[in-house]
Amino acid sequence: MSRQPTPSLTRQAIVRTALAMVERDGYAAFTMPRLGEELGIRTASLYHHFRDRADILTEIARTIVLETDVPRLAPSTHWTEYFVTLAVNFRRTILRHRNAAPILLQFLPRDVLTPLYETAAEVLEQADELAPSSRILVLDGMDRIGLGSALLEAAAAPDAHGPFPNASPQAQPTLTAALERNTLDAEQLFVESIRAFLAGVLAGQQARRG
Amino acid sequence: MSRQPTPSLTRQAIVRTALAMVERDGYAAFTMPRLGEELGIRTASLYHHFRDRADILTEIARTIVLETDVPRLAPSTHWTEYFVTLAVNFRRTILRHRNAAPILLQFLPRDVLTPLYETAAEVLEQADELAPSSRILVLDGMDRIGLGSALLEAAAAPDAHGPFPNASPQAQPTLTAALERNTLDAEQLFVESIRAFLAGVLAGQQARRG
DNA sequence: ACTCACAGCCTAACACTTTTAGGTTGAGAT
DNA sequence: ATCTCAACCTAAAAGTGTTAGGCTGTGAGT
Repeated sequence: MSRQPTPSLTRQAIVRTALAMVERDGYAAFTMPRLGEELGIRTASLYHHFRDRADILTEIARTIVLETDVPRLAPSTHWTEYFVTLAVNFRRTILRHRNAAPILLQFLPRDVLTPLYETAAEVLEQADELAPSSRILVLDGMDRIGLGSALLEAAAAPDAHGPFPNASPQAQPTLTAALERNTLDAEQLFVESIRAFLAGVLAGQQARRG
Repeated sequence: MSRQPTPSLTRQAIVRTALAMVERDGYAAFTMPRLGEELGIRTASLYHHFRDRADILTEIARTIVLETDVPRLAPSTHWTEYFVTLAVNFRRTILRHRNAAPILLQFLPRDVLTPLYETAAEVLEQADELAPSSRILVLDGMDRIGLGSALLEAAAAPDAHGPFPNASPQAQPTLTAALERNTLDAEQLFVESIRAFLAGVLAGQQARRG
């Protein structure tokens, strides 16, 4: 009928609802008519707040990523643990919004994370343990491993709590045997792979530093 | 009008055309009418070959992944280089089909890769350098890092040939400085991060082995 | 107090999507 | 000579994103 006294339908509120829809019903169920319905609004009215559908999806992606809290580096902790914590926080955030994984891959503007990596670069500089020529290797690796592998994990079946859930003892005996020897859950595997990566970079670098 | 003498329109042929469309015009441009047009067929006829749109996309994903060639392990090479080569091959395959990255994330059936990881598990077993309890750490890590980070890279802007292309010297001085010290290109960074990961796992493991 | 711009919704319509139901045709087996 | 059925077809339903343009009441400016 009329205009709300206070603009109850801010961009942020719409994005929140949209994100809730995606989480509840999956990415495919997110459509403009449904979003309008959920908000008690006609479909076309959404275009007053957003340029197009992609605009909403971009905002969803940004919202999710910015939800991650960036750890403060306690003076006593080693810098590698800073990166481990950061990566774990990212992983948890992404897994909290499993169904939005495709949105992140397609619509996340890369510059959202640039300030974060500036901070990370500063951490590396202050720690002064790593040759400057290897810093990008760490930063780029953390980006790809942290984000990329979390996205892949999120896109997998939600009920699979371990890796390789469809390995069959008949067809994949060696893999199955390996799985039986494994004691780590998904998050622990993630953490250990980050640690291994960082340790590996450090080891390769110390040789060249002397 | 009529049926083709030889069934020129096999599932495989349709998928090939579909994949070519995605590569040429992007994922968003892939629609059933356009695919039909490209094949000289009516839209509805596609449903004779595929259950639905997702069925085609799944087949596209499978086709891409299976295009990757799995290296044979030469007796002289260290097992870690087997994994490096495997990961690089995956990365190249995915980057060759950049526009299909979202399809891979959403539609790739996880069990396509299970036989591959059985082979990888056998390589690990035969090398016998790694504690059995760490094998899943390597296999799972290779999966997530290799696939996940390649996907993330593919989804990024195609013209950015280095990492962090939008770091500005004013806003991100430390990151920019790090970028200037870096000498590796995208693929070299990828390779080095894989090597670092594997070296890190091995180092952490040798301590426990004695 | 009166105007006036315009934020925030609306209806209507367009072009396009995926998908289902059911019809035609001709190749190859019985 | 007939029958089956793969491989196409037409037609239509139901839903999608998006644009154009119309109301209406709030709040700022005179």
